[in-house]
Amino acid sequence: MRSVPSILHLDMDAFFAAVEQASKPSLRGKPVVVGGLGGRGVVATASYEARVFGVHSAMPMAQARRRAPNAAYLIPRFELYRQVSDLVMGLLRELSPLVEPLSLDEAFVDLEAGPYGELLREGSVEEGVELVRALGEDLRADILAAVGLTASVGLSGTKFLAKIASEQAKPDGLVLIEPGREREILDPLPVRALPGVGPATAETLRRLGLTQVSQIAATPEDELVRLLGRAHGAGVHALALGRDERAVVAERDAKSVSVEDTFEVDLGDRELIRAELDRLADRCVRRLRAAARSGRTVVIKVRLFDFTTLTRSETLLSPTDDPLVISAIARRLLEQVELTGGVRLLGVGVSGLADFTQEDLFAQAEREAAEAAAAGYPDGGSEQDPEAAHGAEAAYGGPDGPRAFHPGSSGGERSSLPGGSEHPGGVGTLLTVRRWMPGQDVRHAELGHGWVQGSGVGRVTVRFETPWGERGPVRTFSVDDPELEKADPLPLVRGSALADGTAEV
DNA sequence: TCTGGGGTCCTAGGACCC
DNA sequence: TCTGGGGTCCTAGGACCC
Repeated sequence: MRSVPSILHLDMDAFFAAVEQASKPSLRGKPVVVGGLGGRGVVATASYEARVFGVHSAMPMAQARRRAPNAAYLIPRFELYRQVSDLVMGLLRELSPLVEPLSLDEAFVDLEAGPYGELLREGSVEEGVELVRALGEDLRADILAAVGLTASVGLSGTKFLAKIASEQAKPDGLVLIEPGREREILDPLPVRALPGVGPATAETLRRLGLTQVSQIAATPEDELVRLLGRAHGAGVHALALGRDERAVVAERDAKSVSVEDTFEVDLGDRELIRAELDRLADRCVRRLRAAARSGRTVVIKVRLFDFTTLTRSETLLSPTDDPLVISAIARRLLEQVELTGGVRLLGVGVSGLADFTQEDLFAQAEREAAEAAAAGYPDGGSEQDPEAAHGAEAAYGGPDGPRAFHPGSSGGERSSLPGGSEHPGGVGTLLTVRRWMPGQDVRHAELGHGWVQGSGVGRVTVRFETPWGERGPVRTFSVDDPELEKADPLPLVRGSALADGTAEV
């Protein structure tokens, strides 16, 4: 382990919720919960005010609403979070080229690989400690200035300890674990603090009376290996001793691309399930192509009514990004699954990614078979025309456009069939033309920028305010008021670089 | 009104090959 | 004229992370 605590871990505080509060002045200081708002949604992030009520990440939204009925419940606005994240990551890269993002709101930085590396290596440990502490505090100040959000920073000589440190720093703080103090920090922690120890492993360890990191550290490695398996046992043991040689790695290539949907109501009709699978395959391919990748293994995921989850996969001889090939394989894999009782979730993924597509004979044959099926051969009475499915999607502005399930949707929304491409009992009946989702940005012809507070019974309530203004007034409209339209998010800090990225769409 | 979505890594068994 | 052994790929499932 290095002598100067020059590995930095940054963690934005309650990121999604904090962005929403920065964005919506009326929500500052109030409980805010961001996540899926449907009947089967879960909490992505709760603001600190909402956590007081016991609301936390991954909690079912219904439970959150019971605990904090007066909180603001908002859908996530990922485009905005990504833009804010890009600005923050940019600040990190000024400290070092070795930046390893873990998610939109979290990253490791190796300060020794940056412009201050020289100083850190040459100076005394004491000077190094003071330098990295100053860099961490400056970073927090820069982030606040650039995007108006607080972040917590951990500093230590290993990734693991830096992450422990940022956890202890939360919210809005900085903790530096000095060399030599590792054991006193680690020993009292619960085993769950070790990365890789989740509910299942913690339970296994608890049955043996191991609940604290100090106890793991005192357990022989081979016993942990016997208990948890080769890699896991050895890994947990090393971390408990504070040993962590993992380097900060920038730019990791994705190894798979996947999309999945949980349905508001379980799907029973096979034809409908096939249509949804086609939509997912299509979305998956779009993501694949946007990343300029192709893949050899197609995998489908099916979660049944009782939450049992299974996967089926098939590997091609060479990579593909052909939607017809991927759809055809996905459908074939689906045929191997017993769907009785209803389907809760469907997913389509591609792994074994390569940068380039190579058309080979096998993929070619697959494509021809798919085209033959699409052309509607006689035995295809139960086959869905993939082009028709794609067409229905395009008619609604793509797969990420608003849609809801007829049976599960609440009152006040208008559903309609897709013009010209409806399938009997198929995707058409599932699409909702227009739906105002709480949290979404809107623009009113006269009143300007605002956001949807709520919608129902043919009405939509909008609060008109901007990130850099005062708390604004609320007005209610008919859901199809022509003066009201969707809008792009506004930058959190006026005049920040964010404005550039939000002008499109 | 229980339990999202997008990932990563590991394990284990069978096929296949040398 | 009994069953080798090791490496690699594929498939399925599970744990974990944010």
